Amino acid sequence: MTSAKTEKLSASLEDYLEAIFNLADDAGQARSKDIATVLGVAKSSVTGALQLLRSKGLANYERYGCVTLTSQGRAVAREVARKHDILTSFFVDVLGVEKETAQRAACQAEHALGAEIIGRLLSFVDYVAARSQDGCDLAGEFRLFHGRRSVKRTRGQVQ
Amino acid sequence: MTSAKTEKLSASLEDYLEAIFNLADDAGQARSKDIATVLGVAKSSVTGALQLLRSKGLANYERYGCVTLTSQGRAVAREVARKHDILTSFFVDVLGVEKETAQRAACQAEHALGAEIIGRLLSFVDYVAARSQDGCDLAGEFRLFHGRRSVKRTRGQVQ
DNA sequence: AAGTATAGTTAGGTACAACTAACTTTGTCA
DNA sequence: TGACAAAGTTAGTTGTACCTAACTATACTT
Repeated sequence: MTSAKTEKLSASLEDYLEAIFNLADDAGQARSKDIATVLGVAKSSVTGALQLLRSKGLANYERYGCVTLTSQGRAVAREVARKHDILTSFFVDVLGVEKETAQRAACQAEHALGAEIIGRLLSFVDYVAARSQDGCDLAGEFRLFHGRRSVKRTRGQVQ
Repeated sequence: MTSAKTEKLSASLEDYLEAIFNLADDAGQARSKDIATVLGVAKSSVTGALQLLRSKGLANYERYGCVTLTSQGRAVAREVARKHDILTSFFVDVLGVEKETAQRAACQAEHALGAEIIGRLLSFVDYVAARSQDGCDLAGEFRLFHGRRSVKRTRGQVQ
């Protein structure tokens, strides 16, 4: 509990944290330009966001310098990334959504769901995996179920 | 396809539409004051939103008059309400979340998830119900599964 | 019908999150 | 080492979504 202002970050700032976290992981460092590319925003938007993150004690950053996260920033980023992964797993491994689509949806939904629901979602993914170990393929069964009914619903429609 | 500007509404405007839709349903009409109460915003914010919705052809509204939705507005509102209901069902009936919590989460997530995932989520809720008919209570089993592991995880912790 | 309470609007302000254009700094390489 | 490209910043603008305070219109009540 260093000095954690738990003021709830905006979805946008959470995205910046997540991007910095992932870039540092993949590329070793987070450059402003790469953050802009990853998030699809202008470079100047990144500068603004970094100033904000610094002011909230979440990022270490100085003009023209490279960016790192503070331990608080890292904790928040890790949590966002965790939500992202759990959602993606659920969408892909349980609902059978295509990976690309799942990723995009997870990006949106990760900011909207709290610890309670995310925790249960993780449990659920694990539950489905455990049942699968026991020879009961819920995900596969569900795909059949969904396939049948969505064929019915869209048959002959323009869509 | 009347003249549908499919310009993707903001989460905020979707909330206004949903509130108007529900108020008209429950109370017979949507008064500005009630919209403000339901959404927890100031009356003046409602006025602004109504002007916007009117300009987008989604609400019929004139100064000091009462508000109705156009057929386009109703279609959008219905879709948002549908997402809300499907999410709530999933949270409550599958994940076993408390209703109040589920509602709040659904309000947030309904704006983040597209047709593909919502469709599958609906299927999934129906799948669980169908399995339950066949005597296989997946939701109940999952609750046990989740209960065991969350007891383990939080045992002895401050939380 | 007057007066007051309630409902609704307007005006003006704040914060956020993005943008473009113009500028500065940094890094590279011939 | 000096010029130039790439990276980063600043300034100024836009649009959204809120707010408060002050105003206006409507509705109720006697």
